[in-house]
Amino acid sequence: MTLTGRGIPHGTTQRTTIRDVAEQAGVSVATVSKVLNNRYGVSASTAERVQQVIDSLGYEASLVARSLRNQRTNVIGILVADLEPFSTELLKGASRAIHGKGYELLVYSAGGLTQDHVGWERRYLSRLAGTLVDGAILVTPTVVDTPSEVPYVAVDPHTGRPGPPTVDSDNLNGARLAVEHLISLGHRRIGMICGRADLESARLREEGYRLALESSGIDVVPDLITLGGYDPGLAEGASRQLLGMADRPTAIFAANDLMALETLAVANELGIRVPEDLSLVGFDNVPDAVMAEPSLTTINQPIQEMGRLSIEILLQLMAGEEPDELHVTLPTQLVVRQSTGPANGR
Amino acid sequence: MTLTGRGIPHGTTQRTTIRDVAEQAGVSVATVSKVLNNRYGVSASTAERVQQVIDSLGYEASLVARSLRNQRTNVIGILVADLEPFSTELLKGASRAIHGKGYELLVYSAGGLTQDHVGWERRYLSRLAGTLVDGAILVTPTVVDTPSEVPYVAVDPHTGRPGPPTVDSDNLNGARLAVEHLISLGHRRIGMICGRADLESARLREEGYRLALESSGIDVVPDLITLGGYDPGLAEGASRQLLGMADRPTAIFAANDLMALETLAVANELGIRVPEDLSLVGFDNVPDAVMAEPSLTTINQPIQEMGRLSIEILLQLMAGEEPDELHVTLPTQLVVRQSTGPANGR
DNA sequence: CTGAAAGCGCTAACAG
DNA sequence: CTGTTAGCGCTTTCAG
Repeated sequence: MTLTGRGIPHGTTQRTTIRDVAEQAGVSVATVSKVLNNRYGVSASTAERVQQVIDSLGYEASLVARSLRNQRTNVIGILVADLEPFSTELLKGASRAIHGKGYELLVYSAGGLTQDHVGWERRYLSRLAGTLVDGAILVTPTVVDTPSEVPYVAVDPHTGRPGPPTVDSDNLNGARLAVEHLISLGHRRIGMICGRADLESARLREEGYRLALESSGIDVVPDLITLGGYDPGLAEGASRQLLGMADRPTAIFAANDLMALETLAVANELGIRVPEDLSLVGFDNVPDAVMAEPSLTTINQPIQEMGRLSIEILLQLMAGEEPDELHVTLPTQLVVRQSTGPANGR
Repeated sequence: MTLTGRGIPHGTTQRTTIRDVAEQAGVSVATVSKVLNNRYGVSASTAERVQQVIDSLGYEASLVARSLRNQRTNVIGILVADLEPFSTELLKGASRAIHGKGYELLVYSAGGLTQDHVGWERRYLSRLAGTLVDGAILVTPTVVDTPSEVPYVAVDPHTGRPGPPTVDSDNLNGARLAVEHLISLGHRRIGMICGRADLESARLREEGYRLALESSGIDVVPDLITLGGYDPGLAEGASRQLLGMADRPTAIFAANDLMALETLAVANELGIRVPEDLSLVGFDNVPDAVMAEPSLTTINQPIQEMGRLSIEILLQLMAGEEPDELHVTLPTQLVVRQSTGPANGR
């Protein structure tokens, strides 16, 4: 098939390959390769001539072809289900940690089509591992028991030990703090919007909710516990369900900020004032939580730090060292903002 | 070289290839490939047997090998110099725009080592284009006149037309609004920390600063204009320089939020109160600006929308269509928060 | 010092 | 329906 077949858009040209360089320099591709990689065995004059052609053509070796040949690529992969506030915060931390280490970062996003396909991370990992990346960080993977061709670290995984090294935060205690905060404000009817059933973090946040209620002697009402899947779309339905109840809750704890913000939007739409009529607590403390109106009370998770740590552990793994810690859990804190207030006797 | 050579860390295994599958299923690699890609010409029974081996081995075709063979990869590349607030906000918008389009997103970060290497985006683009990605978005590229093997869109580029389609925001007017705001508060001695000299956005923001001053009849003082390169590290020096002056400015306009926040940190350290002793305006309105204490007055740029739009234009390009608009400039607005206040007669 | 040749993992013609 | 073969762009022995 020739290029003529496809519509060639806007300044698109044929790829320049090592062969083009070789021909134009009047040498073999092997020689060009040697120049490219600073290998010995090329005379200075030849090297210079080849280099000139390379420069004039603006040639750059294809990452793909090179990766296929070499076992090392100097690229670290970060596999995410989607580029949302949590994962992008993590990226910032990872990026800072990688500076000066001589690695490049390759973020691969499933483009949000992971809801149906459990195990995306395993498939993505095998797609990239061994050929494109030397190591990887899996963000919120649902399956991590797979052996892999490269070392990897799981952030906020489905389940902990045994398996690869993991980094997460204290979800149980965080959720507890959130709900205790609501209780201390006088709330008794507290709804919950849960996270993705396949993630350990979601399970722990729900457990924290239950524990907080129980230790205050408040009954856990099944109807007040809804499914949000960490997904704004699902959370919308869940919040409508909660807020549409005859005896609706005076407070809601959402398992992440995105869902809490969605709940806020629904409340606004229904004319329910936050925090006067409804108190709202999220989880994560993503930047968007602060930008909301009113700003969101939430549980802080040191997301960037989690990114930094993951890289650190991964680099140790890749160096063949045993990491200092295999499973790190970072602390969480309550951040009180404007979305929570006293229960006003409803 | 065999695998024995490298330290095999923590559960690392040899890569499973199509050959392994073929051997175990007792067929040729061609047949496996056909099954993999749902091609005709495989009997149902063979297909099933092969599929079973694929499943049991957890085999997934290498993206690299596949990309090398095929011209289409269904992957869109986003090339960024670094994963900082601006680029990650952009990613969120791009990610949302790509949902359901059948493409995957591949973000390639130079890992911050771009300061010295101008033209990183051109090199990265040729590394990936044609083999790994079908199209690309270049974020803050310094050179965009390169013809490429795939269509691409430049966000906040070095320079506009002619060249590839571009997406940016109204930098000139934004900067003007920022400085006019300061002037309206009574400030006359207004410092500026400029952006990266190789970016058009930085030039326009400086020009907006000058224009605002001039149209209010305020002299432009060269000493008050410093270089920050959009980089917190450089901005630290710049702000120290400004704040260390005997007759230091009563207000500073930083060409992006990151530098403004750095200036805030320096001011804190020097015991200069914001906004009482110093007013501060940034640019971008990244989430971090709201989280600062005091929260940062800044110029809003619709970053996520820029990401969305870039994807949209790119998809049109890739479909061989002429985009509706080749160069889009989105509006900017002043967002007044707590870091600016009246000049108190110094 | 240089180039021919093999092969990384995969797909697509083309024979059989 | 199945396998053999060539080749994507590159690196690396290994002869010359």
